[in-house]
Amino acid sequence: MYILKRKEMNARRGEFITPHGTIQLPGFMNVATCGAIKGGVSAIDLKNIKCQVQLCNTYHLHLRPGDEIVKSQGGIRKFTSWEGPVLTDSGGFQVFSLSKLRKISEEGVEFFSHIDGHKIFMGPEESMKIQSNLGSTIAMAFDECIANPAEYNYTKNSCDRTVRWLKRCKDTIDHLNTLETTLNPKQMLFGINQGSTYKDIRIEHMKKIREINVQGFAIGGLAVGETAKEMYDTIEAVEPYMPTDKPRYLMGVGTPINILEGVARGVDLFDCVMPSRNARHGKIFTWQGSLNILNAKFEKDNSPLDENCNCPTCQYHSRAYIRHLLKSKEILGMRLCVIHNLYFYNTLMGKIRRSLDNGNFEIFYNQYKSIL
RNA sequence: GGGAGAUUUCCCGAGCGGUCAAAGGGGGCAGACUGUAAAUCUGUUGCGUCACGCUUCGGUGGUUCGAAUCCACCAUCUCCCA
Repeated sequence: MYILKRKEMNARRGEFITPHGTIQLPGFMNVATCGAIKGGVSAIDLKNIKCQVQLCNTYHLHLRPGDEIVKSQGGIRKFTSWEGPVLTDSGGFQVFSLSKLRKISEEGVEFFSHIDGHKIFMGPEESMKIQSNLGSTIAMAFDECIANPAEYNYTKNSCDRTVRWLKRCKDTIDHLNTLETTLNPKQMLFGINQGSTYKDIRIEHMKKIREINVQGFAIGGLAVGETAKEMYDTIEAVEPYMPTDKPRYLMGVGTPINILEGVARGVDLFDCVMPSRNARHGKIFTWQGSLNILNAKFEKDNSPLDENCNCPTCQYHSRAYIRHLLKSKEILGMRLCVIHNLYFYNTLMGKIRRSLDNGNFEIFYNQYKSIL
């Protein structure tokens, strides 16, 4: 259940109550594709980085270890020892990112395993079944994430199919939730809006999917090569057609500034690989802007990654040490950077929430949009 | 004491007369990364007044229009025979 507590500009301060805990919104979901945040971060660390929600992937966990295995271990939450809410992505993005080897039909998508090359078929029913086995808090609809740029007619047809797929997802999850063997009878479903950067298609699609009774809506298919302005314009175009009493999730986005701009346009939830991937590659987010800790100028720098950060990494370790670890390919280097960057993202969301609580989001927005 | 082979740009290592400032790794320097096939990928790595010029392939001479590449001697290292 979504509760809107405050609103300023278009930004929404809300709460999303789930059977696995309440998510404070706006919020960021920490990406743990294969059931672990890459870089050696386990559930032991999640509280320390202020994680609210973990995001795991249907496709990856289906391939390995297998969703039946995860189910046998009590579901993805017990399996990973993370007690909070988990959102599972449907595999729709993998159809897009593994696009070299795929065949899309009304039924679903045929593509090839990136692990051993075997043929896989996934459609709405398959994705829902897997997500049900994973027992996540929120399941995402199986969609087609359309590549950018996309032809108008292709986009339109794809979106029409995505509406039909959402209906099938809804029917399937409703059925699965009634089964006695289900891990999570209250598993929720989010629909996904597509339409590339065509505003009319986006709006039409949104109008159709909002007719289906799901618990939240996502904007997908953005940050796939279009400019930031196109992305913001697209969000602004669809946002008025999104239900106000349900959370809005901008999938796969983004940079700190993307997130701030998203919040300002009425988005509640985000997820992105960027804080963890960039951390592994030495790109560190700080309240003074980003830096590359691998740069020679940090060789003898004994200050923390960010003077103004309270994360575990910044409490204990210096830039010089972390640079050395990363250079030496020590796992600890990546782990410390990932912890810092995720703490930064989760703290950014906390600051945004506090500014909304205090009624000074606009001030916060204007202050931070130049430094993030 | 005699014989064989080696010595290449920061390191390893290719090159065996011109197309060589010299392949490929590594290391260094810098950049990218947006629902993670990503501990990955890209650029760069002799010097300068940088679409041109200069100085490099153990050292010194030599052969040649032209040498990292051929010859002589020297230095250092490795192996084999005494």
